[in-house]
Amino acid sequence: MTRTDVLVMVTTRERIVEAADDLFYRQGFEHTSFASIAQAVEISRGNFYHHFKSKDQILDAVIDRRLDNTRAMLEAWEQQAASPRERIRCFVRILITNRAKIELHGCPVGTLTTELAKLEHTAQDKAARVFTLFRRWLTHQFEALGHEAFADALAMHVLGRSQGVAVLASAYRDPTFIDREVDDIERWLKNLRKPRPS
Amino acid sequence: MTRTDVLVMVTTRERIVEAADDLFYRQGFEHTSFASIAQAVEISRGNFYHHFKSKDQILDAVIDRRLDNTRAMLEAWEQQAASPRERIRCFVRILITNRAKIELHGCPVGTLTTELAKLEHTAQDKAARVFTLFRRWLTHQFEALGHEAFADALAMHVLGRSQGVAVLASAYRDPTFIDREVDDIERWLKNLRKPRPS
DNA sequence: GTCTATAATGCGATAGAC
DNA sequence: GTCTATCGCATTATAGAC
Repeated sequence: MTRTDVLVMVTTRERIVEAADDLFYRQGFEHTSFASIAQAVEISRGNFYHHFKSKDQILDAVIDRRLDNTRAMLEAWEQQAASPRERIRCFVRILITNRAKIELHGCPVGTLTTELAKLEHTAQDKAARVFTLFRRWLTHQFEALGHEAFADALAMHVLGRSQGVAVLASAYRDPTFIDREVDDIERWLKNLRKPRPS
Repeated sequence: MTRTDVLVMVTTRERIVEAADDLFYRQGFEHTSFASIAQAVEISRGNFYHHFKSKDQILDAVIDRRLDNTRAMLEAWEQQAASPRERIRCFVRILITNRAKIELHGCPVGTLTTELAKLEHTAQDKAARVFTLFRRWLTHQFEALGHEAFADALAMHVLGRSQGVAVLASAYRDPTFIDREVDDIERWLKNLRKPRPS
């Protein structure tokens, strides 16, 4: 296999994980059956079981995929945005970028961790690690803004507010609410003063 | 039946709805089977079907129960608290009062509407009406504070922040986070200045 | 109102042919 | 790697006796 081939090739396994990721987001983990994933990828159930022996295994692969995608997104923001403040704005504005999906299905991270908590699923902690990627990244940005002492608390604050917006946006399907709250968070961020050195 | 009897009597139907309410909260709607509800109430599945013909029917009854309980709670706050500000504080402090359950299972209202959205269940709008009870009540309080023009936006803001706290509290099981955010919301509420008349 | 027995369906998972 | 066929199980839901 040449190097070019690798770029084009998409394995059946990858197609399964991608379809499962999408279906878990739109329908929920438990509500999504093996049959529906197999149908989406247009393979048989038997073939499916060749790649994944259990539902927990594919959940594990989906979370790994989300961890990878999140890391890539955070790195891209690190490149694109010039200042820590601009980088935090990138995060907040996902609510605008993904508005349509969020109104229909909420936040992929929040809804999955919530569901796994109710199922008392062992993968709950792993799913929460996607949150932790955002949390640590935001913490770094707030540290760069000079808020070393409260950086993690500020990161959790921004993370929490985004989650709240996602929950209510999907409950009411109200786009104006997202705009208002994003504006409010951005105003809050702008008014965050660098603490004077002690 | 005398008046005293009514106070003591609890019908099987009520016991079923109460158990279902609790199980839907802790395990999720779809994950909760008729058998588990019947087991909690200690009746047979057959008896269960005598009271509720379908799973949708019991969900409907559970939401009605939550609507009633919410209305009663809001009325109680209306009596207990002296000022609109104090009343809004009552709402925010549910996060403290119900901390243990929220860390384990999130907010009952938010998690149910989120789940029903993924199932594309017709009861989703009805479940969101519990949110609307809080929303309208908070709107009234902000109006009483003199914020007639932005009362609904302020209500949605408080509602959204509470939801965000609930999601992250259950994802991380971190009680200090709840305390910090509740303090922050109370500080925000305290600093909300009554707009000067135009 | 409460029970047992049972139908009908869909699910996760396995075996084995090609 | 892909398929068909099938098992075992849990679930919703019904029928009918007491």
